[in-house]
Amino acid sequence: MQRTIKMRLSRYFLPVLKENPADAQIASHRLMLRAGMIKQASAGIYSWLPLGFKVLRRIENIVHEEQIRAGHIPMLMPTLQSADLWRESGRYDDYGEEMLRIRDRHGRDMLYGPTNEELITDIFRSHVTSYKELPLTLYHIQWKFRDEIRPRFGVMRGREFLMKDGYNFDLDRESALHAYNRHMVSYLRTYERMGLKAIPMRADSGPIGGDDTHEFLVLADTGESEVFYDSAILDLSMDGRTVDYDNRAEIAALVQEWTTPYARTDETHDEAEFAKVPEERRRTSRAIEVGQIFYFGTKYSEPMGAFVVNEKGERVPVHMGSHGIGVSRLVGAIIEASHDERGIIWPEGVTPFHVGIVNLRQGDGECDAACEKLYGALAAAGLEPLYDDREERAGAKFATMDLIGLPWRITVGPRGLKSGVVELTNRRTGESEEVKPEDAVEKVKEIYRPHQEAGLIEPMKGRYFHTWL
RNA sequence: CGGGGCGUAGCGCAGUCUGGUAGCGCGACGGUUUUGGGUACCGUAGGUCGCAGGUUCAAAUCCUGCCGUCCCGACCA
Repeated sequence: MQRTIKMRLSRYFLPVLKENPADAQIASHRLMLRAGMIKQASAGIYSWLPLGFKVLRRIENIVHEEQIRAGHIPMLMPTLQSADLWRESGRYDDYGEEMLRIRDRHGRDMLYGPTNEELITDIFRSHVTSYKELPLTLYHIQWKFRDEIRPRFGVMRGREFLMKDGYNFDLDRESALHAYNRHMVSYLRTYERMGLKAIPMRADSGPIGGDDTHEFLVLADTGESEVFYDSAILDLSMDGRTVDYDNRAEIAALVQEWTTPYARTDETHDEAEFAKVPEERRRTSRAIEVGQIFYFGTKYSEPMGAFVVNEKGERVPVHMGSHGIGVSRLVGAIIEASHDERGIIWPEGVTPFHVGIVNLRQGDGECDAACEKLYGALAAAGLEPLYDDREERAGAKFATMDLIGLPWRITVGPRGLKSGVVELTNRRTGESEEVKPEDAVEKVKEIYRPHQEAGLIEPMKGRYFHTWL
């Protein structure tokens, strides 16, 4: 049933660079260029080459899985929007130069969407009129464009970026706050599956507006935000907990747990509050923002006429929130959080290939056969290996594998095969062990089992890409 | 948007000050060699020197304008 297309490095497109590109200043940007993941098209705009595209899709996929798990509904809105809707909300003028404005052949004002509140509200008001259709949370993962004054740091601050943005519609404040909480919990699960420690921090709402908002931040020296937190929050973990997203009390308790320790960005930082944290637990750091959730009540529903009739027959504006995850930025953030001087170290949850197979004596009958057999066994287990079958020396093959960051490597050479073993190496620790080929396969299967199970939602069972959409 | 830097072969750079046949390293390609951490050697191909004007017998080099791009700062998923 499952057809396997063997991924041989000799037939793949992986333009790795031996030298550091001059333009790339931070690790993630440099490594993404060197590992052949992206190519700059213009300032802040990138092509995603096969390896980068694969990681992007893995991340996107986890986001989808966790959103669907939380009961949110995927859809897709266009990148180009009509200016009329934005005039209605009053943001056409507010947004300023950051919005890329375009005029079509009929002279109509269009724009490349920097976000989608207006569009989703328009969809909602056209089709939803009764409280009985609530609660509703719709989301999509789509390219956005913000004409940043100064794009930088590769995909971390691109002008074009891929973002998951979701919008909840609820009858009242309480329901909307449950939606807010539900998003926080689903986000925590999402980041954890990517091998990231992302801390929810009380933040400033910016131009989107609203009262309640949290940003999710990944600690990293190259981050653009300054953050202050109680180190106790680092001990918290979702630890793969399954949650009942309909259980308001359970979700609220989780949010309580994660928002109790002090954690704020510089925008909302309060020295007096911070001083109450025991001194040895007070931390300040740089961090990368990888998501944000908002509750903004009726800010858009009122001016744009998104009303429903409640059980008393009254027309009331719906309570809304919006929530975003920077999908393309996450690729950079994960690398910032996980690399060494040799290259990237992918967390198992997002790695483009699960394991690299390095053939040290290409053309040697025994080595070739052993590699093929390993590939077959791993693929049969639903894993994607990358087989380095190039006519290269060992050093070159190892250097490539280290650079592109596959977390596990199986090395096959004549020396080991003589005693019936291959080498299984952990990219992160550098530790190797000599094991029989079948044991290496078993071990790798075991490592990835939790990640495979985490993704098992009925509509997409056994698939990697979001083909259920 | 203020300040600074850089555009020369696919990548990294020298050459520009002081104008005179466009170079080096890596990579690519063809060989030989080597084979458990980017091997060594021989050979080959590859450039409107960002673009447009100007000065000059002669411009990568000097002058003017433009474009692109990176960094620092203020703003942002």
